[in-house]
Amino acid sequence: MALAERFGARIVSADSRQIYRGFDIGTAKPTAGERRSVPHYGVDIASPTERYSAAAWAGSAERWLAESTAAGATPVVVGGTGFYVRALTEPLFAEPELDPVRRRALARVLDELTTAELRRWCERLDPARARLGRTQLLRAIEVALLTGIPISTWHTHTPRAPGIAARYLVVDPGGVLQERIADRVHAMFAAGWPDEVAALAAQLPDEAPAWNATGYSIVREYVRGRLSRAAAIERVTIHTRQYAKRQRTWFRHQLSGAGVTVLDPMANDAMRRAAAWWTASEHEALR
RNA sequence: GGCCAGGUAGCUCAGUUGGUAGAGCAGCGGACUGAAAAUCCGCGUGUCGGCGGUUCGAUUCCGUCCCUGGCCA
Repeated sequence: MALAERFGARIVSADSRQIYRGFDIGTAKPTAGERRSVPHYGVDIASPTERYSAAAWAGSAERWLAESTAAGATPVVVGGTGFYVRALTEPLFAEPELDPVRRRALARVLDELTTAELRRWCERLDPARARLGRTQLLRAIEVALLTGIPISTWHTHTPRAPGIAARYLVVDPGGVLQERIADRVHAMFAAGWPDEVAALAAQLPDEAPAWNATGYSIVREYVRGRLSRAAAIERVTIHTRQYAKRQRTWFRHQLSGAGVTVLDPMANDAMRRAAAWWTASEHEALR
């Protein structure tokens, strides 16, 4: 934020939860003030009941980047969701049109199956993907059935479109992250997170996609009286740590190695080093 | 002080009719091409409370001590 303000940049939020309107406190959304001093793209762009996607995000992000550049402001992609960022720098394969009607009909059938059953299906349709999680299994089965070609074949036979060149700054405070997470969860509760959740729960179905933002369903349990405040805080903290751990693993392995700079925000010269990184990578920056 | 129930993995517990033990959670590692703050996969040596005794062999049986909870004084 400080850097963006200093250099007159704009922020493109690559965050799969900050897209949802109304989910503010628990997703640590930038405040109205912050958004006034630095323009943000990608925040509050979807209804909580909408299923969003990396591809949809990447498509929009390209427009935001162009718009920002046209306005003479360096765009910085900031975020959370590594998969989204990568969909921009190393685009997803070009999917052929899928008939929405058949797609919905298939989804209805597949949703009824257990993960083990989906895995058995995938074993036959696209064995290379059968070891992955439920979400990936659904996707693999859908593509195999609707296009007649397994998704792993699509991947190897359709080269990725050229993406946007980027330099990454990975900010990782190391060991103190644990305490910082605990502090942040307490602060969110103190800031009225439960009230926000109570209001959302009153108007949204429990299955709305936005609910799977870390902690939201736990706070919903608390608001409904099924969990003590202390237990809710503890569980949210644990979930957040687990998420952070997954994120680290993802960045460690999934980001193409070139151009990744790791920064410890707790170091005294962190600001200076971040600024140095910034000037060095001006006009193609990413985080 | 007496009686009862417990003391087993970081936590909550299971189990061994005596052959040195295993689940869930946590933790750690990993996967990830249109749901990704999601979805999955892998990883379990711990004086089985301490000390003695019986036994070829004790975490398991016996004695004793310590600790925790409950009830009674």
